[in-house]
Amino acid sequence: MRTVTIADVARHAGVAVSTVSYVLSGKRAISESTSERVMRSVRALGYHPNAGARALASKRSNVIALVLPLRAGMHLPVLMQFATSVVTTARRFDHDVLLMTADEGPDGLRRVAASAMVDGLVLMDVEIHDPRVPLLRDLGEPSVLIGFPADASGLTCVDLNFAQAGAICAEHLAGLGHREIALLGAPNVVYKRGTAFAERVMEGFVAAGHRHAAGTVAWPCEETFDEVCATVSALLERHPGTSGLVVHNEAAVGHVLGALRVLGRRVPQDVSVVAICPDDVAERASPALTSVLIPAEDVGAQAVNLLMAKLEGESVPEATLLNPRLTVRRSTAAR
Amino acid sequence: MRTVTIADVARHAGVAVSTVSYVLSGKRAISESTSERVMRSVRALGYHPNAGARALASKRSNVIALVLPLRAGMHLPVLMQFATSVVTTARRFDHDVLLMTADEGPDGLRRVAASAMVDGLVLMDVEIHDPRVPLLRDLGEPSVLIGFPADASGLTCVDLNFAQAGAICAEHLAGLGHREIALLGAPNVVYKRGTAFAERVMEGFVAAGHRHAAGTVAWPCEETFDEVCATVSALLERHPGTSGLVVHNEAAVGHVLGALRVLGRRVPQDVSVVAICPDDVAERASPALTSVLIPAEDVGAQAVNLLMAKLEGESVPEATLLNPRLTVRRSTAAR
DNA sequence: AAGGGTTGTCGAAGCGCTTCGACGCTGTTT
DNA sequence: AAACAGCGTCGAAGCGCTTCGACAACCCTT
Repeated sequence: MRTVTIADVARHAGVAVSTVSYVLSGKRAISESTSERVMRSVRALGYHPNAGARALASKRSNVIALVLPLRAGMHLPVLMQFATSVVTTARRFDHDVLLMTADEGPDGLRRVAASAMVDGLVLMDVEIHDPRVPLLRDLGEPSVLIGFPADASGLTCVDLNFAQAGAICAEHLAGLGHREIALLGAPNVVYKRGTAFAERVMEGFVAAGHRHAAGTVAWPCEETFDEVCATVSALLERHPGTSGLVVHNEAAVGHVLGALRVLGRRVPQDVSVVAICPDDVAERASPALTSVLIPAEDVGAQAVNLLMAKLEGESVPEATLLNPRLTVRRSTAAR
Repeated sequence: MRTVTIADVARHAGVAVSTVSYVLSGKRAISESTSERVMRSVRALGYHPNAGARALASKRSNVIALVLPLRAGMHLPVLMQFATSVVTTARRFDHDVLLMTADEGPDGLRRVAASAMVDGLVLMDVEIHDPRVPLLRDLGEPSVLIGFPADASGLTCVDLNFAQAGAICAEHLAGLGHREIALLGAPNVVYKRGTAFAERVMEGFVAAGHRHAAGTVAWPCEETFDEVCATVSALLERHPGTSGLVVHNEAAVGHVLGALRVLGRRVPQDVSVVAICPDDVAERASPALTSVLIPAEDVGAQAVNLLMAKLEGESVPEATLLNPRLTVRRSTAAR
């Protein structure tokens, strides 16, 4: 069963090859009747254009690259959500997605760009001093970053508005009457690495606390149960008036509840808890946690939308921030 | 800056286009001196073959498809590990990876196959009655499945040896002298869905228990803290002699430890616990859990190895089972 | 009735690569 | 000395598609 080519379709429909091409691309006006005859032949023969030939002739591959971060051991479940939403959205624009890891280094990006495999790039989980960024600049390939590097000028970046995520948590707790609130963040190493989002959450949290006249503290938090226990009890000892707790650490959130249980603090009667985490984690906890969601799907979809706009030659904003959403559950209560 | 073509390289090196091609592919003998001159030109000009043209002429795209399951809400962190190991291994064979979700349905697979975008397929997380399998059969595209469908004949499948994972846990506990052991598995819905691996773990666990004269029970286990608590306490009530517990549920593993703490059972003095989960989850728990690892990297890599062998026309085994590995930590002790 | 737009279709020229057959060498065999 | 076999290289023919210019055929204007 030989593969069906555009010539087969043309012959079957009794038209020229170019006519078939124009019917399919819509780049020239074709009469209703011809167009329909061609489409019938396309379906009858089960024709699918050869991607290589198309790319060669049109200089467009209809493929975008999705570049994962180099950092190993990053198995954030959200990454998978990003990825699937990127794929789904790209398909909506009739594009496919080439998956790359950054551990090929600059050469990898150079390779896919130079070989015309892809029309553009989406880089996930960009860090403040991301080595991929300078490369990207002189590659001149259309691209969108998820995350913000230190110098974002001339680039197109999308991200969750992390500062607002921190702020929303503080405001929710302050609104319930809590006057001393605390944030438990990522492990120390994350701040050291310069992962922007972690710091932004803290800043937003602290700023919003000040605005609402609530006392704030923000501590990093390791991820083993024992360390979480120690951190929580030290925190409550140092700041005994703390009645609101924000946890921005997906791995630790379960442990925090365990620690409070061990320390004899009831949630939400003694301490209200807000988590910044996926909904399923929040719902599995006991009590179910009031939480701020990271809208991974939206971020991925928006990144692709922007990239497609760039491919069409439209100009797009340099920065796009997506707003987080707070869901109230059973772990927060008025003081 | 026009893109560099093979003709540019040929001119620069003073040879014919075909000679450059043969140097690069190694498909005909080329003298050492010519070969070196060509390679120098390739580097000097920064030449990268145009992927589309190459695919068109050679009928090989050097791209494989990685197909994710349709099932949404599948947030197994291991999936990302699979994916990255597939990409890394594919690159080792000079192939790239096209990421697809199965929610395009059969047409999606048909499309990439018919358009010659990919040379072969890797399907992740295949279920017992996976709708993608019959399609795959008549597509006739080289493929490898991760997971086992009910009828695997004529296919190539790779997976973790889940039965052995269950067995290893039972043997470890029996070896420590535990005579009544229990398995807490996935939520009920998973067994209903016919996800093979969950059942296999149970079977392996039960069989090994029998072999070692230990009493076994296996219960499904939901994932919220409250339900885990209820399940664990019901289990211990119904089988008071239980001194060994295997948890095959990544989301619940933390809650199980919390539940035991609440119920006043010490780990490992009163109950030994083994988890089937990634190492980082096991290490974060308190006490650190003896665990059986799902070697996601190996599975992905092996899948690609097999696919590449098939693309070379070699014949490969229909079934490949990878062995799990038990790591002893602080949560298991002799009875 | 002649000119001038539109509209719909066609033919052919590539796009950059691989691969096949051809051919001039040099070296070996008769 | 003729015949032959490799070896190393070249030229040219595609691969299946897009796109450009050409050109009938038609409908309006003058």
